[in-house]
Amino acid sequence: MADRLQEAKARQVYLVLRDRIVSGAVQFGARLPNENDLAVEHGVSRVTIRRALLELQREHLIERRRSAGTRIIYRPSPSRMTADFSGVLANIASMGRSTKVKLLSFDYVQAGGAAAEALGVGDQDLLQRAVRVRSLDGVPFSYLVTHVPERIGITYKAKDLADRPLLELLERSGVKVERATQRISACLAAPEVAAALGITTGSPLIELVRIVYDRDNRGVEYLHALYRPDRYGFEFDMVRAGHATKRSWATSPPVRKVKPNGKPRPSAYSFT
Amino acid sequence: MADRLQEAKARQVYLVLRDRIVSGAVQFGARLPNENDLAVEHGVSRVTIRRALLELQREHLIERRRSAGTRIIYRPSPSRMTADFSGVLANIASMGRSTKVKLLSFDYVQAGGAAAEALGVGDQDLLQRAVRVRSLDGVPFSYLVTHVPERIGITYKAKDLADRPLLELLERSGVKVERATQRISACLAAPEVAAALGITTGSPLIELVRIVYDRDNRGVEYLHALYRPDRYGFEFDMVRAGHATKRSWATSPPVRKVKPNGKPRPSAYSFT
DNA sequence: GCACTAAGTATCATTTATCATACAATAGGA
DNA sequence: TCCTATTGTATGATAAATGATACTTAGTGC
Repeated sequence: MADRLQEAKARQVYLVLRDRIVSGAVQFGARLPNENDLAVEHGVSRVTIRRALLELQREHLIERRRSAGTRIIYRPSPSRMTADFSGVLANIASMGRSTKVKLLSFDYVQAGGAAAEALGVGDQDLLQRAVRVRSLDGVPFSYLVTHVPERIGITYKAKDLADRPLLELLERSGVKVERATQRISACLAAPEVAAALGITTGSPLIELVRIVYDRDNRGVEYLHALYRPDRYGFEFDMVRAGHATKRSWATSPPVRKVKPNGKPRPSAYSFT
Repeated sequence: MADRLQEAKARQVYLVLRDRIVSGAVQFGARLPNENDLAVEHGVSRVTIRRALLELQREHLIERRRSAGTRIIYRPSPSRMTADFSGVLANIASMGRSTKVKLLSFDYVQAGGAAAEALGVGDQDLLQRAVRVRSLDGVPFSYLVTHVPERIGITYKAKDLADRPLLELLERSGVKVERATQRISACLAAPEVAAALGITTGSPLIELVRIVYDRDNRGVEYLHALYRPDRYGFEFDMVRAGHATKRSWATSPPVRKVKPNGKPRPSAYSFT
């Protein structure tokens, strides 16, 4: 997806409108406000709005006709994936589809920054840093940067990372994974990430930071994950618990359906 | 965090460098190449590089000294607000801080779009639509759009929405809130939202869509919430459960601390 | 102290983006 | 058929971004 639109304001408008469209905020067939109204709304001139609209048209997201206005002709792709909060994708196996991982980089770096702090290692230590992109049916949806303390990282090879979930590698290496903390946020796609995920620089991404601890409360994995929101989302159900003023939400127990006589799922490891 | 940098090329460089810094590719204390080298590397002039560096400096990610060069001084996140997955803010009461709600709009609109579909109402029905902004200590952090079926909406007044959580109003009106589904994603700030949250159009936002159902499985509230990621985030702990290949994650039971002899928290309603 | 390095400051030319404006063309409805 | 709404086209003015260049200032290390 070439980032053709160089003009800063036009590009900004383009990104906002496109986000509304692909996120489903405005649906197929809906009409956009006319160019003048958009210009007022965004505080730019009509010419600039047109630049943005032309780009959307070029990408077949909208259709424009004189006197008839501008309509959405984009239909959201049916293959939008969802994961529960633990990162387990829904229906992955049952839909007969497969995810693939591409290892973009794999090296050992001097500890520092958020990863080092989270893992509780000093400046002298080394961390294994791996960057991976996961795709479903050839379509990339997540960009993953992991840091693992060197002593653990050396127990597996780069190639393993392309084949197996990191968490599985850790446990296979004898790490007693006990708990994790997660934080979900949002950020913009930087050029490098954008290129890897096939999106435009400046697109919104879901950001997940997960720190995994072992039985001794030592950090064993620092995961920084970025997801395309049009391909991936976190979904979960909650039930109302308690009484009166003490009422609160509780998570719905995870639905782990296994066919009565069927095999259990191949793996409960999460597809980050 | 206002994205001030408008200049396209400078911004591009800025994004690349920032990504390197926050992703841990270059660590705390490390030195960046000098301005001339960066200029060559990125194929732009030194002036443009400076723009990018100035912005990074403004955000306290780097420190620049004559003859000494440019160093990374970024340290992992200072305290942002966090909520668990149910939207309950941590430490809100204990920190002696207060959230305030401003009601931006309140009206009844013809059903249509995602809200209508989620609530299972037809085109002829009316929905109550309310737009609110919640602030902590005067600083806005969330933009909330709620749709509620008319029959329920009429049981309370606009003013109530500025005082009490919507969920509480619903239950006070006799609605038997039973469960909810949530989806977390990311999107870009449109001008209206950006203005209300005090950020720049095109900034990334955390997006939450919650559909609340009553005991009879009817949709009673459709919440579309947008959060500033620099002020708010979703955080949750998980524990590893199960054995061998059947291992998976489970949510950590919510920590509901109540001082031994103290009162329970004022309210367990979520601060969305 | 001296040479060197790298950031700080200044200026002006050039290119690019944006705006304001006007008018043309087309479709749809009254 | 005429009126209106909306996109399509064109153009010149203005503002903003970028670049090229030169020079200054403050640390660094010998």
